[in-house]
Amino acid sequence: MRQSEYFIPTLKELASETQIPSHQMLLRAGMVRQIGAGIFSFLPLGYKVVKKIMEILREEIDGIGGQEFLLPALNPIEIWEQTNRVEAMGDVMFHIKNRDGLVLAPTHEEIITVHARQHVKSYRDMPQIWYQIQTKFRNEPRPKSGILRGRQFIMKDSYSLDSSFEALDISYDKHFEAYKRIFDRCGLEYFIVGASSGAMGGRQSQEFMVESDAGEDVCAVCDCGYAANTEVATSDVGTVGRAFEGEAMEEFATPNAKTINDLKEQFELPEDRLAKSVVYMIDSKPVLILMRGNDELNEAKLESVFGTNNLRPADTDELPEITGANAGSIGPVNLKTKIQIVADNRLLDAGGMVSGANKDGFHFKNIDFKRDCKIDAYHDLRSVVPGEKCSKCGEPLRVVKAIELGHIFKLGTKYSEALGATFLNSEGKENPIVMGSYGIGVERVLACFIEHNYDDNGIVWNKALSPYHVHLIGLNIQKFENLKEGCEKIYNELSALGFEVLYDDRNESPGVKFNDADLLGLPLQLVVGKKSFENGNVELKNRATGERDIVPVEELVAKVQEYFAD
RNA sequence: CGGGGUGUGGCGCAGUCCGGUAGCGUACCUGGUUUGGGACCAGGUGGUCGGAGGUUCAAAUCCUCUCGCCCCGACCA
Repeated sequence: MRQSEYFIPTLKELASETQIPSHQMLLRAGMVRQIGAGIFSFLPLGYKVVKKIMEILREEIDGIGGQEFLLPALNPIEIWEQTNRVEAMGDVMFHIKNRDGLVLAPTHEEIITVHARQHVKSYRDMPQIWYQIQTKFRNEPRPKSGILRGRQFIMKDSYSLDSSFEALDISYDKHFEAYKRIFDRCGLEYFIVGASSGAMGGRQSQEFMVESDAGEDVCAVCDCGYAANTEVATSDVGTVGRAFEGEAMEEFATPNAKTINDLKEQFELPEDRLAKSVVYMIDSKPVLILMRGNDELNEAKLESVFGTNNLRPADTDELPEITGANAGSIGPVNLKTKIQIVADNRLLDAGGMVSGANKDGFHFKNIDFKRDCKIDAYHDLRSVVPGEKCSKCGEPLRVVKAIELGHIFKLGTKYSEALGATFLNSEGKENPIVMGSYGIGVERVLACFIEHNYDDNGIVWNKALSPYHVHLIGLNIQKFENLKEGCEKIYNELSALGFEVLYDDRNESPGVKFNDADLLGLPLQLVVGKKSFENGNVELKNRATGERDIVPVEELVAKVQEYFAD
C-alpha cells in the first residue's frame, strides 16, 4: 500500500481528555475516530488490525469445529421475554422506538436457542459449536476508556449445544484451550480467573483477563497460579473463633461509637471481636448481614448467595423500623422485627463478640452466636484484601485491576428450557439441550495489546497483529530518481512474495516519516536513503528493539524473510 | 442517575471572572528555499464562539433553559 494514497490521519496533538494509552495511540495513529460516547469508527488502518484479530478468532474457533453464522442484531422482543431477560437486561438493552416489538441484541443466546429448537432434535445432531463475529449493542450507562467500553462493539460469540453435561464439559474445554491459543497468538499476557456468571445464569464461568490500570475488574492473583475475580475470590483468613467463654452477654453504653473504628479506639477492642451489621433489602425483604470488623461486604457474593441481583442497602430511614436502631448500633440480638440473619464465614460459631444492641448508643458484648442469636446461614461474603494468604499456597495475594477479554460460561439448560429447545436422547426421552456460551471482545483484544505494547513514540506491533508486515520508507524519493526506483523495486519484490508492505512514498521530510513510522509501529522499517543506498545498502530498523542493521540491497529480501520465518 | 469539568476555524488551545474590532499554535492553499528524527521565508483560505431564549446601545463573555463530550461514583455479561 502506497502511503501517499492511503488515509492514515496521524495526529501530533491529542485532546487532553483522552486518558488511557490505547485510546491515545489509536487516535494518534489514525486508526479510530470517535463519533459519540462509546461509538467509534474504525479507519482503514485500524480496521486492518481488527481483521487480523478476527482471522485468528476464525481459525481457532473453526479449529474446534465451530461453524460461522451471521445473526441479526435486530431481535423480536418476544424471545427475550421468554427467557426473562428483558427485565434482567433493563436499560442495557436498546429498544426500537418506531417499530414495536424489536430490540437490538446485546448478545445472542436467544437467537441461537431458537435455531437449535428449530433443527436440533436428536442427540445425534450434537455436539454443535455455532459462532459469529458480529456487532453487539449495549446501552452502557457510562461508556469509557476509548474502545474498551462502548455502546456498540464487535464480539466473537460462540455457543455450544450438547446432549449432556458431560458433553458440555468437552465443548467448554475445547473453548478454554482455543481461547488460550487465541490470546497466545495475539501476544497478550493474560490470566484466567473463576468468575461470577451474573445475569447470564449457569454453573461455571471463567474469565480471561489482562492486567491493566485501565481495567474495570478487580482480581486476586497469586504466583502459584491462583487467580479469581474478587466477585468470587477467597483467601485464607480463618475464623475469629471464641473468647470470654461462658461469660454472660452484657449491654454497655457506646454513645460516641458509630463505626467499627470508633469502637476499636474508644474501647480498645480487637477487630476480631467486633461484628459489623449491615442491613440489605434483598428481593424487597430485609436481611441482616454480619461481617467481621471492617471486612468489606462483597455484593457480588451476596447476589450469588441469594440468587438475585435485586438487592440494595437499606435506606437510613428504614433501619429504625426494621432493627430498632440507626446505623452504628445495629446487631443480631434484640432486633425489633424478625428478619433473616446471615454472617460471613469468618464469624462461624463466634463467641465473645461485640455488636450493636439495636438501641441507639448501646452495644452488647460477649455475644455468643450459638447461644444468643440465631444465624440463619454462614457464607463467604467478604472481599479479599491484598496481602491476605492465598487459600491454595499460603503466599500473599495481590489484588490487581484487569480488563476482561473473554468470558466462557457453562449455561446449562436455562435458555433451552425457557425457549423449549429439546431433543430426544438415545432412549427416546425428551431433554433440554445443554448449552455453553463463549465471548471475546474484539476491540478489547486490540486495546489490551496496545496497553502493553507502546512507548513514547507510538505503538509497537507484533508480527501477528501488525496491520502491515514492513514499513518501507523512501527518503527524498521525489528528488532522487534512483532512490525512488530502488524503493519501487523493493516494494514490488516483497509484495510479490506475499508480504504486506506499507510504502511511505509521500513527499514529506525524513523527520515526518520517521515519526509516523514509529507511531504506526510496524515491526520492521526499511529505510531507503541517499547515504546508504548509494553504497548499495538499505537500513533495517527493528521497531521493538530500536536496532538498526545496514543490509546490502540484494540481501534485503532474505533478511525480511528470515525475520518473518517463524 | 449523583458529583466535578468542558464545548471558540479541520485538530490542539487562549480569551469568559471585569460585556466594546475573535486570537495563538498546527493543518490547509500559492510561490520560493530546504531534505536522516515532526524544516524555513513570504503571501493567503477558513470561525453566526454547542443550541434556544433573555438582559443590554452592544454578548464568546451576564441570566434562564437545553444538548453533547470527558472524569469520579453508582451500574455493568
